[in-house]
Amino acid sequence: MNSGSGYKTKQRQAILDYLIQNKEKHVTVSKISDYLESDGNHVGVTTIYRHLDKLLEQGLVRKYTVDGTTSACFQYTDPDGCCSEHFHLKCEKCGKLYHLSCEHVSELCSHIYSEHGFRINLCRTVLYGVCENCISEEKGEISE
Amino acid sequence: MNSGSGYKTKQRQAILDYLIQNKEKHVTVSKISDYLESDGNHVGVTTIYRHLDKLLEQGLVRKYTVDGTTSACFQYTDPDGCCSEHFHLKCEKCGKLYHLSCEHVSELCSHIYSEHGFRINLCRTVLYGVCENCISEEKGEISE
DNA sequence: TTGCGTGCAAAGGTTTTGCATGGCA
DNA sequence: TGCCATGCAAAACCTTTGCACGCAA
Repeated sequence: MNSGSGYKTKQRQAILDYLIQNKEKHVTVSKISDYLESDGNHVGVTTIYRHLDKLLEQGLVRKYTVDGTTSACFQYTDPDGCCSEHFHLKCEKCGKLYHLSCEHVSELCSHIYSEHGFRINLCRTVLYGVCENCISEEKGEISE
Repeated sequence: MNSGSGYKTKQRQAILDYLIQNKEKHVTVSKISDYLESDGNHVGVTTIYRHLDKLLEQGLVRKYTVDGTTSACFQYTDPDGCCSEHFHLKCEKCGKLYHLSCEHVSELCSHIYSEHGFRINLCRTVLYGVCENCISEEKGEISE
């Protein structure tokens, strides 16, 4: 069934490579396009959109929107399926994505399901906030 | 300081009224515009965008994007600040927003802060999933 | 050779900006 | 009266669609 995922083309490979290289943060279509352009591999935006759609269906990328942006953000996610078992923490300052695997999470989920009747979709859910690094940086910026 | 929020105009009031009437769900700019039009109160979309921006700054509305839509969704949020103290559960099926106040939440937040160094922004964070009502409906649709 | 992949151009939406006019205080 | 608010038109974006050509299998 997976053999039907399509041809191996250099465009597809270039897009996937870039996503994997940047798997710790999200990227936009225009960033992908700009990077490939500067790297000497021109790929039309249409193609980028089409590949991202397919990767999304295959569960190989996650899609968000971030405050202050109108364009969608994409981020590579490992295909091992483990991302449906933990929370994702997205730093609002630096954009970095953290995968939070911890028993408190599954505990909370089962609590919410059994007590509040709500089945959480961990794949889609992102907790926003500020990460450790950016918290320390903040403390240095109070002089504003 | 709050006196600088601007004039009281009928456009502003109409937008706010509509948001409050629909506080249990999210609305888009075009929905607001269509409703006001049908209600005999024409308000230009520019004005709607500008008011939503202000309300967002004041923390009186929340802004999301929902899968499969290209337009932003807005939802009124009470100004009493309590929404920074609980999780928000958004049902992916019916779009309803639930406010989850429960000690497990604050427990998880302090755990994540102390153990993982991440400070969660509850105002901005939405847990996606499927609510009780929609789960029961799903069970009736398995015949597809 | 076959059929998917690609990329340009154009269309379709949403959101923002400029500018002249209107209306609250 | 002084400013902010409003709304139209146009611009700026992001994303999708149509279509002819290219290329992997």
